[in-house]
Amino acid sequence: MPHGRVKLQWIVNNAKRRATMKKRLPGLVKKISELAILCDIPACLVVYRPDEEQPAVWPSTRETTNVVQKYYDLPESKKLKKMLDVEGFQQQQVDKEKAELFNAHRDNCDQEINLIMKQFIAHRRHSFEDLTTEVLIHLKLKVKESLKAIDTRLQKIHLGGI
Amino acid sequence: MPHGRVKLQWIVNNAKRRATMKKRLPGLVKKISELAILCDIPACLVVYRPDEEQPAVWPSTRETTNVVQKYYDLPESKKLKKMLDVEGFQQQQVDKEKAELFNAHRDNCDQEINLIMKQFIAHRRHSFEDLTTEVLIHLKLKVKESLKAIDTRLQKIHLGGI
DNA sequence: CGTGCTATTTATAATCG
DNA sequence: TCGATTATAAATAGCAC
Repeated sequence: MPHGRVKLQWIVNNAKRRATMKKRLPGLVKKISELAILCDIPACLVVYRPDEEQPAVWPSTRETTNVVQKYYDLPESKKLKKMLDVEGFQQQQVDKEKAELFNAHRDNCDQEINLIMKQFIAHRRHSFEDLTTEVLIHLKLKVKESLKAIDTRLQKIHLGGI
Repeated sequence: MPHGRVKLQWIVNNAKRRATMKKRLPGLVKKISELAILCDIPACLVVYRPDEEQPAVWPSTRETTNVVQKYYDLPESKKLKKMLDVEGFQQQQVDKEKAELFNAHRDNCDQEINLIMKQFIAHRRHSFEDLTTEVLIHLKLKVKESLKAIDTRLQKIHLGGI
């Protein structure tokens, strides 16, 4: 880093830490947006800032939807290929605990399931042990909503009982 | 950028695009990890790479769990304050469609619910209309698992019927 | 506290082997 | 296609207000 070098550890001084956050966050957002644009890939970023209830999120909801939509615009042949391997996803769940940065299991499970569910359970797998009661109740409400929406969709294609 | 400057647009040349991804992704991961360490904040990154089924994810599952745990280590008084405002979260759901980068609604809804659910439904709210059958089936399985885990937890604290 | 400046460190596009 | 090198552009820590 410029001038003095900064050790890669928690900055104790409050003012300096806030300044660092303020300077680096825009840079980080710029980097991910550039990469996503240059290479046309789906990507997302969530950063919680001190004293801010809402995290910094990239990209916006609308942009994310557009990016994800691109997956469904793939030629059917490619989608079909992905559909053939169902067990890959199950296997990934079992191995999730072992998964570390960049040592990913290169199986053929569905990208979209992974994107949605990985982000959903990445933080707590299946325990929920440390959640407060309030969080649990609201979380349950929201999950049930999602389940209902999924069922509705499945019934439309005559697969409601699955 | 060094040598020639690159326009901020999709790199048509395949080799150059792959090279750019290969060079920039590690830099991006380094940036977010540095920010998270220097400022001790929860943050996560998901990047889909071409020809890779598994996205690059930071941080690892274990690290993420540790980071999220810090929220629950807050003094009870602060948690309690957050718990008082329940309607904030509902309101946010209604307004989600409008939410854009950094214009966040600064309400007092629970950080953890937001983190989990925002990432879960950010991409498709409640429609699920454009998901393939295969995705729906597996998604339902996983959502049911989560619901079961939540119920288990609620029953332990005598709130199973909620 | 925040804003702007500047000396440096980083990141990286192009190039080469 | 890939890694190593090099020349530049970007990012940013410390400082001055």
